[in-house]
Amino acid sequence: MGADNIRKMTLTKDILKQLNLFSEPELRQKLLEHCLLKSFEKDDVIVRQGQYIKVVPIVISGTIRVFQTKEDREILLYYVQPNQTCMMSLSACFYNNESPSQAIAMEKTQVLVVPTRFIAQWQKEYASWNNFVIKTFRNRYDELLHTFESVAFDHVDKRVLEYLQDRASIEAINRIEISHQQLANELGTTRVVISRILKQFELEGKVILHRKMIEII
Amino acid sequence: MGADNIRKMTLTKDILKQLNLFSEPELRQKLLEHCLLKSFEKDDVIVRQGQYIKVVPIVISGTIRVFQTKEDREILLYYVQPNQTCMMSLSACFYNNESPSQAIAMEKTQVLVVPTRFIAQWQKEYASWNNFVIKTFRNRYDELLHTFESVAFDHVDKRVLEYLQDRASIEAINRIEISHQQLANELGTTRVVISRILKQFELEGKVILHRKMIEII
DNA sequence: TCAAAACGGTATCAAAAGATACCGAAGTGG
DNA sequence: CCACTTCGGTATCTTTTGATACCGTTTTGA
Repeated sequence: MGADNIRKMTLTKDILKQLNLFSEPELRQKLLEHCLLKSFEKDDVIVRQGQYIKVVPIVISGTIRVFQTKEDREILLYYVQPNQTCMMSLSACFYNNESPSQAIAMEKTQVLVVPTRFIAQWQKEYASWNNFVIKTFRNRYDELLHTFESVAFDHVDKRVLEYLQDRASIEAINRIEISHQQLANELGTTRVVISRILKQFELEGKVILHRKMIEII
Repeated sequence: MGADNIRKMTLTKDILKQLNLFSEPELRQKLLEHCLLKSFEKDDVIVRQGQYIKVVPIVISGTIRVFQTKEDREILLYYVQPNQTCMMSLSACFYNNESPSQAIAMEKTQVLVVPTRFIAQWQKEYASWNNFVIKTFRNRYDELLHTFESVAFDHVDKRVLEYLQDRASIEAINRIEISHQQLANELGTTRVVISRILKQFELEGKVILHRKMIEII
C-alpha cells in the first residue's frame, strides 16, 4: 500500500456485493464505514519487502502475485484471487512486523482495504469474519507446505511439469502464456535451466514451445 | 494419536497449571472436563503421515519433532515445545484431512489432548484460546516461510551452519549432540553431503568434529 | 564377549543446476 | 523504418549435490 499511484475509489454496497465472504449485515455496514476501495494497474507494487503493513487487502477483482526474492532470484509464494487476501497482511494484524514478501498486481485489480486494527476485533464479533481469517491462515499454510515439499524434494523438471499442468487445469486451457524467464521466476531458478528443461520436454513430446507461450500436449 | 503405547494419565489442575496459556477459569474447567493427558516415550509416533486427526495435542512437557518425508529423504518442519501445538492438528480442526506430516516424541513427552470439535467453538468464547489458535497459525507460517526461503535460495553448507548456530544459540551451548545422519534428516539431504560439508568446516576452523557431537568454535 | 549395527571419512562417478557467453529471431516504440 | 530490447536456443565450463561403495572405529545389546 506504499504505491504512489493507488487510486482510491468509492466503496458502495454494490461493489461489496462482489465479495461473497461476509454474511452479517452489521459487518457489511462496518466494512462500508471503515474500509476503502483501491484500484491498482497491472504491475503496480502493492507491498514491498521490508515494508510495515497497516492494512489487509481483500481482492475484489483482479489478481495479486506474492513472491520472495533473494539477490536476483525470485520464487512464487501464491496468487491472491478475488475473495482472498495475502498472508503477510493478515500476519501483521496480530504482530506488526516487516513484510517478508512482495506483492504485485498481475492485472488491473480492485481491493477492499481493511485497516488492521479491526481484524482481531471483528474476528471475535462476526463468525463469517473469523471464518475468513482462519480459512486464510489454513489455506495459505497448506499451500506453502506443498510448495516447500516440492522445492525440498523434487527436481526442477518435475516442478516445471507440475506447474504447467496445474495452471492448465485451473485455467482450463492448454496454451499457457508465459515466458521462460517468468517461469524461472515462479520456480526460483534461472531462465537457462527452464529453457533446457522445456526443450527436453518438447523432444519427449510433452509440450510444443512457442514464443512466450507453451502448449501442453 | 494412533500409537498403541500411549499412556493415558489423570489430568489434574496442577498439571494444567504447567500450561501458561489459558487464563479464563471457565475455559480451564472445560479443559479439565473434556481433555486427556497423554504421555509418550522417546521415539513414540504421535501422528503418522496420511493419518486423520481427531485431536489437538498441546505439549505440557517434552518435545515433538514434526517432519516431512519422501521416499528415504526427510526434512524437519519444526519442533513443538511446551505450550505449543502442531500445525496439522490445528488445521484438521477446521477441515479434517490427512496429515501431510509426521510427528514423533523426541523425549518423554506429556501432552494435553484436546478433541478437535471444541477448537472452533472455544475460539469464539475464550479470548486466550483464540489467541493461542491465531498465534500458532501465525508463528508456524512465519517459521515455515523462513525454512522455505532458505531451502529455495541457500546452499546446503549455509543451511548447515545456520542450523548449528541457531541450535547453539537457542540451547546456549556450543557442543551440539547430533550425528551426521540426523543433521541430514533435519535438512533434507544425505549423510555423505553433510560429512563432506562438516569436514570442510573443520578445515576452515569453524567446528571441531566428534562422534555424534559437533563443537562450534 | 562378540557379532552386528551405527558412525563418519573418503573416493569415484553421475546428475542436476548454475554461471556465462553468444547468437538469431521477434517484438517494441520513437 | 530502424535501433534497441526481449526472447529463447545452445554451448562451455563450473559447482553443488547425490549415489554408491568401501573401510576402520566405536557402540550396542544379546
